[in-house]
Amino acid sequence: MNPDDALKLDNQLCFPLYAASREIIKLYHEPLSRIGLTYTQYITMMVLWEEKRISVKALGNRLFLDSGTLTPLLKTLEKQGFITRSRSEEDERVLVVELTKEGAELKKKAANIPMEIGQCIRLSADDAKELYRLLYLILNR
Amino acid sequence: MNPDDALKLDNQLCFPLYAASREIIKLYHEPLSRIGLTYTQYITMMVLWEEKRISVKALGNRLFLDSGTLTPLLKTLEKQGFITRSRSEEDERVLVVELTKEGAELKKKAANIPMEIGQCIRLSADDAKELYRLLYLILNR
DNA sequence: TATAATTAAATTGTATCCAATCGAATATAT
DNA sequence: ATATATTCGATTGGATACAATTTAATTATA
Repeated sequence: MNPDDALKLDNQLCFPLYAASREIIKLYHEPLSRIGLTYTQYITMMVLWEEKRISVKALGNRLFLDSGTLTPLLKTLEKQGFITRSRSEEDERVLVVELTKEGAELKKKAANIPMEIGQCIRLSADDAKELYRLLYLILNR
Repeated sequence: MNPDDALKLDNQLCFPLYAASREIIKLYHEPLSRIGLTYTQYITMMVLWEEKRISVKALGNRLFLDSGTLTPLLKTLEKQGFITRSRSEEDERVLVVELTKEGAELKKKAANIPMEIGQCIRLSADDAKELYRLLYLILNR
């Protein structure tokens, strides 16, 4: 590659990653707004639907987000009644997030969203699998 | 797939896209801060290093961003002296962004950044090419 | 054990992102 | 030509992201 070409947008790998991520998140806007969640709140709930109970630290590790993002987001989810926030008794530094009954029930309303989005993306199963592999190659670097 | 599994974080395609994008953008923070740019400002400048002169609309199409994001960002770049903003004479609705001399010179300072980041990502050339293909498959849907 | 180091969240400040709306300029249709 | 529709950018408001700092709790160490 011509050294000058390295600074062309079309030769970047990060840019299509960044743009594609935002484009897909936009697809989530409509279905998620119907159940009162943003995308970041949605992936947070997704972890809680699996774990029921998790520390902010562990949640941050799962989502690649820190307390600066999670603290206000979790306060909102608490206000909406989907989770509770309480300090661990063994270690007062740790804040434990737990799913409420309403939070658990929200999962039913979200059940058809993955399929709905999947239909918009239109990647072959093979391509999707390959993309998945490459992305986790980056994330687990 | 078990219908219940569709709502597991690890089965999402968007999540690793979103997370990987942010992880890589974090890598840019240090080298970009040395030349006084954020990542979004950097990709904006990248388009201008290619085009010299472009409307906000066309810039938005290239970057998949709208005026809500670009207007304040371009005002900042203008304040920094890297670009000028002026209305088109043929069509007063159109705002034309142009590179200044300082903006053009900034490219030299950015010259080694792509290589620096490339070393951190560590994908084989084949994997990078394949990832690139799949991402543009999504973006051009 | 007293002190230093580490850890987990919270806070602060800055910069996005984007949906929704608005106002001005231009294009189109009758 | 004039009313209507469209287009472009700006604005507003709400929700992230994240670097950097702070606070409180726990752990490690001299």
